[in-house]
Amino acid sequence: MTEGRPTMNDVARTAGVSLKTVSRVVNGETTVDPTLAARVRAAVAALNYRRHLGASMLRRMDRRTGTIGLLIDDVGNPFSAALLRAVEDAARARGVHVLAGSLDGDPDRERELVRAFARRHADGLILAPAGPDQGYLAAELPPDVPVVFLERPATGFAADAVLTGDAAGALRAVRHLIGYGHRHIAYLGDPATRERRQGYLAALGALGLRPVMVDGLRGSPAAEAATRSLLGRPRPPTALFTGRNLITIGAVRALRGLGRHLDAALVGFDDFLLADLLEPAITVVAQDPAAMGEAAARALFERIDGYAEEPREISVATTLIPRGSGEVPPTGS
Amino acid sequence: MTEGRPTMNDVARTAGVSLKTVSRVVNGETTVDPTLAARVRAAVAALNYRRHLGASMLRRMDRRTGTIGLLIDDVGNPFSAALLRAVEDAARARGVHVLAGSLDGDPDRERELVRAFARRHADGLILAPAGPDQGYLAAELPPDVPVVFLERPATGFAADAVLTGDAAGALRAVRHLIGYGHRHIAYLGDPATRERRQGYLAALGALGLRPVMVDGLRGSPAAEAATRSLLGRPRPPTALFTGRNLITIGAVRALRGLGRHLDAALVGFDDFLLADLLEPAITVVAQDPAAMGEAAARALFERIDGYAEEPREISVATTLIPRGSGEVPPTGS
DNA sequence: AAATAGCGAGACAACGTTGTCTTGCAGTAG
DNA sequence: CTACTGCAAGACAACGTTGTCTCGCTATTT
Repeated sequence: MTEGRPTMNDVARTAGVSLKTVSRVVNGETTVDPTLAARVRAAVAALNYRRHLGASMLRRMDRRTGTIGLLIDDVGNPFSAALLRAVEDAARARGVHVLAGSLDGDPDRERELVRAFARRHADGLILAPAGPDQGYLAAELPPDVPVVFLERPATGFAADAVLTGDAAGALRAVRHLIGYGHRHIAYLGDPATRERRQGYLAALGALGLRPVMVDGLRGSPAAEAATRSLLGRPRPPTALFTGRNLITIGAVRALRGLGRHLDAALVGFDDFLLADLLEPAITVVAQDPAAMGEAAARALFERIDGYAEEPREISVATTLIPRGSGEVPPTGS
Repeated sequence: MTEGRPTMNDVARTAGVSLKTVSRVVNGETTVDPTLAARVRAAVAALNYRRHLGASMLRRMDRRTGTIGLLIDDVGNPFSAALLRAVEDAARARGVHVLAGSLDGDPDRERELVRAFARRHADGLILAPAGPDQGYLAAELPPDVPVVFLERPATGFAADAVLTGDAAGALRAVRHLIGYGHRHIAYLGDPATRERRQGYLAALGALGLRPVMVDGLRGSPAAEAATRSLLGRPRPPTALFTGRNLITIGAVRALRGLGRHLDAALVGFDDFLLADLLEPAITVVAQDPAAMGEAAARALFERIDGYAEEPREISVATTLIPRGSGEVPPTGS
């Protein structure tokens, strides 16, 4: 009574029944006399009893916590946030909750969070890989905890993956620029947009054009500075292909600042809010984060439910949305 | 051996020591012979042992799960996403993880998630109230699980709150419009922006102006439709005050669509990405979500650490950022 | 009216771990 | 050479819950 927390025993004493009967009522078993069940429920309410999850988990056969882990680039980034929201909605339909973590492109953080979520008994993990190798998963994760990769393929560990055809989308974007006459197209990206760079290189390579690449751009300000520096060169590019939403926005700011927004072409990977209201409106390769998150969650739950076939690769197509910034012909020639 | 999961007993047998010694090594106690400790660690690695969190929690005195719950409007909304990110960063510094949930303004969902997170043994909760009354918290939450309210004050339950001076910020915004000559100012909001409406009404009331209000707008499209309808009235408002980022964006779209973006004034609550690059740039009352999330997390951790004084109210100031859309004089008079 | 079937409720052990107490051994002092 | 101190390691119970087994009661059937 004076102790910290009421137990089933306390409830049983108060209700005048056995401990086991309380357990039955709490677990919703039907084989309890309604009178007793009511007494038990009254006692539960009176003592404000809640069952101890740890003890319950300990004895129970089905080791499920009703929690999944989602490891993405940055929950504060609109694209990642949309993924999170889609995963949350899918999880909610199942009564499952979501532990979310931001990786910020840091492989150490990726591994650390995987370990932490595994320790917390997540029933499964959705992971947008940050590091170059996911081989550690075999050791870090109990064999019955499934993983689904998201956004980027993984190396060294076989599991379902929800991908968006990064290389193909980038190829299309750069071809689009080439189609408008551009021959001097620069790429701006970060470590996580490697696949998109491949598409860029493929498009240029087909015509033997010379690539101009700036990599490792973390965040808008870095992208803005890089864009300014690119356009300040003796023979500046006439078009830009940016590998991610925040980089695109940095480039937009730089073009504005330089007064070049109307004559330098720009196509960005990822759609973003208000892209259509800028002057010019920004042409993008749009991903569908809601569909991607939903697909990843669905695949994960199928695995949790026991689906055990070969790893699948689920592709969610990108769409090129021409809005103006990508349909500007090259200047000064 | 053939069973599902290795236990401390398995490790003990493999290492040739007692179960308790394994426990000591796993918990990092220093009173173990280095030779034995090494043997234990080798066995742990060999069996890929992980300790069972539930069993550990059961016996341990300190009932901490290293998890906090964050209940906000919508993790996909840029403002909420920034809050989440700030909370995550503060939690990370402590080795704590974040369970995030979106309420979508639904009081039932609020209560349901509070219960779910309490059952999951969150060490504390940060809650942006959706419902009109939080009295249920006393019954739903164990007495040693602290809550911090965020964004909006709560009713019926005393706890720390991190607020942003909604009414004051709105008052300032509307006064700003009045200062530019507007007398016919409309308000667009949703259930969660009630405080801001108070500020709007206070500013109008001081001059005896007639309020025009549209409430219950969920999402940008609804706000866009409402704005179109407002401006289609016989005597349309010359200025708009919008209560939240997505509503502001809806209003921007409507004004664009009507070709009225250059002559109708607009001030929005919440800053948003690219607001400064629109034509005209949007004048806003900016909150500081990073500071708010960080303050809420800090307050929560202080409570978790035992701070037990009176509930505090922490205020994070808003800033009025004039950018153009709010400095347009009224037309047609 | 007696026997049996059916079902609700309690007794008991077990889950995997940690707190407490005890044992055993080495080292030191008398 | 004995007695005592100090510390590392093991034995054991306990945490709060659920699975299994058993018991006893009521209702039904002959």
